[in-house]
Amino acid sequence: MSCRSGRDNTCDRTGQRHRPPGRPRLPGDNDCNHHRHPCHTCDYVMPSSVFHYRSSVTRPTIRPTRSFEYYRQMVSISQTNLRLAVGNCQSLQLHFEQGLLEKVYMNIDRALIADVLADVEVGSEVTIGGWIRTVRASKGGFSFITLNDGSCMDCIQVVADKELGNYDDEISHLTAGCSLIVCGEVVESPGKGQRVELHGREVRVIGLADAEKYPIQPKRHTFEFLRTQAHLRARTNTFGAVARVRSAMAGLIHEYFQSRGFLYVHTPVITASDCEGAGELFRVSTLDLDALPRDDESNIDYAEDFFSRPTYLTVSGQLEAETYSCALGNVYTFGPTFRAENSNTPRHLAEFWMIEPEMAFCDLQGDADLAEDFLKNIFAGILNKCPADMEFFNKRIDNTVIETLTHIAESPFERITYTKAIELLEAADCKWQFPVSWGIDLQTEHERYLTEETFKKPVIITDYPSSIKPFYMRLSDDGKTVAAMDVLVPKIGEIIGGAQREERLDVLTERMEAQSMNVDDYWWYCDLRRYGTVPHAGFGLGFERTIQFATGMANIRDVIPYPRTPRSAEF
RNA sequence: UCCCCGAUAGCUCAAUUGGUAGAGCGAGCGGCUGUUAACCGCUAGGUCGUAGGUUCGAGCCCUACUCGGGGAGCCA
Repeated sequence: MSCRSGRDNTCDRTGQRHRPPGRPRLPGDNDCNHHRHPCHTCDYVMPSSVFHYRSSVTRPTIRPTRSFEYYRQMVSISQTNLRLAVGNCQSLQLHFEQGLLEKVYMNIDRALIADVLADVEVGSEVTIGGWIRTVRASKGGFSFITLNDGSCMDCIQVVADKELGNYDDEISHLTAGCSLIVCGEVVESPGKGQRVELHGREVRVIGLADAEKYPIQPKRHTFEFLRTQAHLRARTNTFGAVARVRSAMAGLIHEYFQSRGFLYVHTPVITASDCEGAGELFRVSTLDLDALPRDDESNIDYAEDFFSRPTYLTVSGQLEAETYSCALGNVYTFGPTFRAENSNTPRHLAEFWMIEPEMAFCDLQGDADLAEDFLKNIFAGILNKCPADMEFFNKRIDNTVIETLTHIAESPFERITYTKAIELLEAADCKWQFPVSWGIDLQTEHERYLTEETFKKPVIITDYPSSIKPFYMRLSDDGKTVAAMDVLVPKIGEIIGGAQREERLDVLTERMEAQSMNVDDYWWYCDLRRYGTVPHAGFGLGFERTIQFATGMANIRDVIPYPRTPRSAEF
């Protein structure tokens, strides 16, 4: 058997161990590149798409129990895919023997339910794979199976006739959660609620799910319960939709920046600097916590640690992004961020994703302009890219999301200074729990009033007092405020925090010292101001908060696959 | 971390305020059906979050803890 079979890990040619494509290298792996070469028996070259698609994850394997004729029929269903997969091979039989057709069957020849429901013509033959949502079985006639494969919100209805060979043994016992591969004809549906349905010519049961134990029952579940089943919750309508919107939104964000010439910079996850003083940090260490090395004064000896100094998980890539911005112009980061704060709210995570653009030769106005244009693009884009999922959120989660996103995309954000905001709050007919006066940090109640009551749309507040903002924000000529801006949106509150950076070395070091920081630790950051300094600005956008806002999902733990929060890191 | 609320069947909840546990959904079996949150009947399923305490008696009252939710702070 060839090393390309995927079952035999030893190459019959080189004798080396063959690491399946996609699986990370493990100790003992000695990669064989044989599979990249033309097949020595038939000159076949495996298309790269096949390799990319192969997953290392163990999954059910369809044994080639069918006749060769059967596979040829299967393959004839989609000639395009056949050509892609089989290329210039001389003999289908040969590849069948080598297990290749099995791969075709498992990897490429599967149609997506989204495509079948939307595009595929009545009368076509397709093969789909998915997980059962509901079954309505009949002892007499046939069963209706609704199947979902995650490609879209909707399920396809599979009609399984009792004439099928495995009807009594298998199909009549199917329950929610079972996985199937179904091959059949797309027919017009006489029932309501769908354009087409699939008449199963073969319904192959791949994996069973014990109905007594399977947690995702065909009924309404609370999000609290589904959080305890995070490994299975993607099989529900809501979390499938969240996953699709999240992915689409990540794509939109990259598209936005890439199409405007922003460079994607990968800033480090492990950092030695507590860059903004932005809250508690997670420590990164290889020291033995039960036997910490001590120096002469019995302090912990970090010289013994992996990096020979205290290190942490990043709370922001901003400072590093600034360095690249001051060389390459416009850059952005998009990566994980970690905060060890003991925050227990529906808007906080210990591990979340943040987008941080940074622009050289840019001031606060340019920064705010980008923030507004960016949000409008993303929100308009997601309505355009995920209409069915957004429809679902609007119908089942929050019936204002589509209206709100449309409104945001079309109308300008409100822009006011901090000073003006304070005036508005002081004049408001409200009893504040936290009294309002110039110099205070705005509280949630104040932010919500401005964005939900006064303006009823996103508000950009600029020019905050320097005393409540970090050292790197540019000091204004009045000496009292800094060139900071926050974008506030209804319900979520602060979704973006940004600023024009202090580009004057003397002012910067003065402010660092005023905040009791050790300037020497930031020598490289100060170098930017020492050598060819330039006005620059940027902001940070919470990815999960953006998804929350776009979907209407109330709890941030439900818009990330595996939320990390205090006392909670299951899965 | 602070304040408030909650934890009862696989899930969502109820139990007349201290008298020994019930419904819907889900599941199993049977019936019916081009059905689509299908429908009808029957059946199974619970050390009432954990540990103490009060009481003749605790799901219910008290204390502590654990977990979950909401609000606040910190922030994105």
